[in-house]
Formats: sequence, structure tokens, C-alpha cells
Amino acid sequence: MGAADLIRRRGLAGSTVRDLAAHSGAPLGSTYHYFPRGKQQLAAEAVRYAGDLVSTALAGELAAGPVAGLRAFLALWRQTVLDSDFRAGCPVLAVAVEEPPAEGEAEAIAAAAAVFAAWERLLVEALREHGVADAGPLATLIVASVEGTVAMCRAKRDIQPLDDVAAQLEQLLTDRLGSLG
Amino acid sequence: MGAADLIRRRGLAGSTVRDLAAHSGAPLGSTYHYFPRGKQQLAAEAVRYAGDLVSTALAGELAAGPVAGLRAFLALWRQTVLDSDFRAGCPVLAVAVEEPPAEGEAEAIAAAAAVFAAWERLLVEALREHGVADAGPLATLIVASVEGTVAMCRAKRDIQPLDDVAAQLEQLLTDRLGSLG
DNA sequence: TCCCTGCTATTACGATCGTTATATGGCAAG
DNA sequence: CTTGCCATATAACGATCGTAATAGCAGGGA
Repeated sequence: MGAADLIRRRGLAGSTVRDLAAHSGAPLGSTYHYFPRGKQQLAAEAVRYAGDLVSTALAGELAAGPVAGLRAFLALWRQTVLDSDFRAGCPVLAVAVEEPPAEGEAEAIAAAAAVFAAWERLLVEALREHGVADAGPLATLIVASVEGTVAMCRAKRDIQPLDDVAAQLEQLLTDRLGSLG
Repeated sequence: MGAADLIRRRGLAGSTVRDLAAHSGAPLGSTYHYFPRGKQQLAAEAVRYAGDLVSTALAGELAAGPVAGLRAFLALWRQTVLDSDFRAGCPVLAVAVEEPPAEGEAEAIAAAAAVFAAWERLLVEALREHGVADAGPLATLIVASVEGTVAMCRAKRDIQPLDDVAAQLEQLLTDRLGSLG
């Protein structure tokens, strides 16, 4: 889904339906054939698509342990930011910080919430398997801090914040893993 | 500056110059009199204004120590999210996740980067005063995780992530403070 | 062959965008 | 009182927005 790539750069309000369609190789006329509820539905499916991609990668790496999963999660975003020359971030965050439409349901932002929850759940399961107590809040901290750091790197045009946060999270995680009985 | 309030809800691309002007009590015609460089300048000054407000509050609370500062920082965002019924977040993050204009300088996103740096600097100074080593990365983690959590709370329409992250950060901070010689 | 269905291509709608220009008023300086 | 300037108000610019309607095309069952 090329739509996710556009949203993670320009945000949802900054992405036009025409560009979203063109970027996906589809004609404008077909957009409302496949997405009858319009832009909100298009954004929601793009968010779900991108979220599932990350979930799949994260789940795979978490099989090798929480630290490996954390490293892969961070490396994924590091590559996204660097490959785009600090122009692309996370489409899920981009949708989360925008207001839902005044009328109608907030389909896109609800999809973003579901993606966040899915990532946290994967982390929580891996943490619990390795005996980490209070895994929920730790997973929330990891997802939230990575999302925030990616945005911070874009603003600063500097990858240092992501590397710093990576080190902080890894140390925190190893501490929690090391303190199990 | 009423513009910051609109940006933190709708983002920059989602906020029209007309609404930004009207929300500030100023007429549309006067907008380009006070902000000759247009929307980018308006957004940049709104971000700086909001950033300075938070910086002032943060600096004041940090005088009572890093933990007090952290609590105030989190309480400030907690109130913002709750008072707006999960519709408002941080205007600095909202600007940070959007693409700068294709031509011309990226005034708004540069202002966002400066605000992030200012917040981190305040935290770093307070942490160093209290003997915390490696204060820079810890400050980055704090700012980034709070920003990310605020966005996550908006998407989920749930304040729990912020309370969870508050507890995690406070414990992490007290650990670092307690380990000084 | 004919029609029906699923998709594409194109055009168009009214609204609204960022921005600029012009007309209007208040008010200090002379 | 007049003059000149600054800020406001209003209107308008071309472009573009999300969305809908329409016309054209494929192909498969009768």
C-alpha cells in the first residue's frame, strides 16, 4: 500500500486522495470503488497494512528474545528515517496526532489505536515469557518512546536521539530481564 | 497564541490560515501583515510560544528536583489530553511529523526541533545537578516517550498509557538518582 | 449476439485552500 | 483641518480539495 508511505511523510490531512491513489498506482476514479467510505477508510487500511508489516517483523524477531525484538524494532525505524533523509516517520503516529472528522466515525484513528495495541501485545507476551513482571507499562513505554523519538529525529534532522533512546531502552530492558528470580 | 491550540488538535496541514487567524481573534487580512512569510512563520511562532510556556513551567518545577519536574511535565500533558477530551496533543509533535514545504525553508519544523532541544536541556541541567550520569540520553528518552504517549492516549481515547509511562519514568529516574555516590 | 457486471478513465461539482490586492477606518504629526 | 501611515476589513485570485457522476471498456453466461 503506497498510501502509507505518503501518510508517514505528509500526514493524513497533508495527503490528498489524488496523490494517495496515484502513489498506489490506482486511478482516482477507482478509489471510491474500493474505499466507499472515502479518505478515512483509505487511511485506516493504510495504517492497518503498515501496522501489520511491522507486527510481522516484530513477532519474528521477538522469537529470539525481547532484546532482539527491541533491537529490530528500533533498527526498522532507524532505517525508515535515514532512507527517507528524515522525511518519513511512522504513519500510525501521523494519524494518531490528527483530529478525526467532525461527523462520521473516526475510522483512521481507531485503526492507529489498534496498531499500537497490537505492537504492545507482542512485546508484552515476549516480556512475560522471559519472566518480566509489570510487562504492560514497559511495553507501552517502549512503543511510545520509539514513536516519539522518530518524530524528534525528523525535526532535528539527526539520528542521534534514536540511538540514545535505543541504548536507554536496551539497558532498561536488560535490567528488568536480569532481575528475574 | 490561539494558533497553537488549533495546531495541537488538527495538525499544521489540517489547520487553515483562516481558522488560525480567527482562533487568535485576529482578522485574516492582518495575518500576512504580522506574518509576512505566511503559514510556516505563523506555525513556527505558535510552536515557539507553546514551547516557551512549557519550558517556563518545567524550569519552575525542576527547581524542586528532577522528580518534581518530571511529575509536573507529565501532569501538564495529562491535563491537556483530558481537558480536550483526547482531542488535543502537543503542537510541537504535530509539526514535527509533517513534511516541510517543498520550496522555502522549513521554519516550523526547525522551531519544533529547537523546542525539543530546549526541553531536553532543562532536564539535563537538573539531572546533572543531582548527580545523574549520562543525563542527555535520559532526557531524550523522557521527552520522546511523553510525546509518544500523549499521541497514543489520543488514539486510544484512554489516559492509562500516560499514567503507565509516568510510573515507568518515575521509577527509572529514582533508580538513577538513587545510584549516585 | 446481447446484456449484465466490475473496473477504469474522465469530467465536474461546490467548497475551501494559501495568498494577495484593494478599500476602509483611526489617529498622531504638522 | 489636513496629511500620511498603520491596521483592519473585505473581496478576490487561481489552485486544489474530497467526493460524485458519467462514459467507456473488458469479458462471460444466456
